Amino acid sequence: MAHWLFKTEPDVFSVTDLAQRPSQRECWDGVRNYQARNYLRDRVQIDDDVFIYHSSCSTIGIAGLARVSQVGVVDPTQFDPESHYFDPKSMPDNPRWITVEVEWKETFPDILSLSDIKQMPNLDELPLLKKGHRLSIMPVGANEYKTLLTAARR
DNA sequence: GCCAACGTTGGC
DNA sequence: GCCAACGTTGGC
Repeated sequence: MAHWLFKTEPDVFSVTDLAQRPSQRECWDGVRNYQARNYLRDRVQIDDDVFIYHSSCSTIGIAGLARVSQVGVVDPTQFDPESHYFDPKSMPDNPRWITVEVEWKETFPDILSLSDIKQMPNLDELPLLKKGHRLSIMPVGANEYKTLLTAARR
């Protein structure tokens, strides 16, 4: 089973929003980067763990945990002309943007902040900390996952 | 708001 | 395929 980190702007959609969905599930829509899409389409599997990371906000960092509840989901916003994520070049018979659905598992007592993460040892492999890395969907290694989860639950 | 570090677009 | 111009991300 693999582990992931998904970024979201909490002003738009937060881990609290996910927990408050009726089924505590939500389609992870709006990803419009091909490398991130390829992860979502080809690599992310059901029951994988997902750190929910809050970006572009007052407290930046890992806010919660989810699990992948469905894969191969066609992002509906690509066909919605009213949506910010509308993609006129994507054809319904060959959708360009495939994503997954996630289910809330846990909201951490405190956000594990980016500044804290940067001070933790043994996280050199975390893409999040690599210079110039902007992907909103990234893999997290098993060891890094364990380290981060332990720190987040404290 | 700034700006580095990307990714995308489109003319050639 | 090249690459300049432009757009986006995201921490600060």
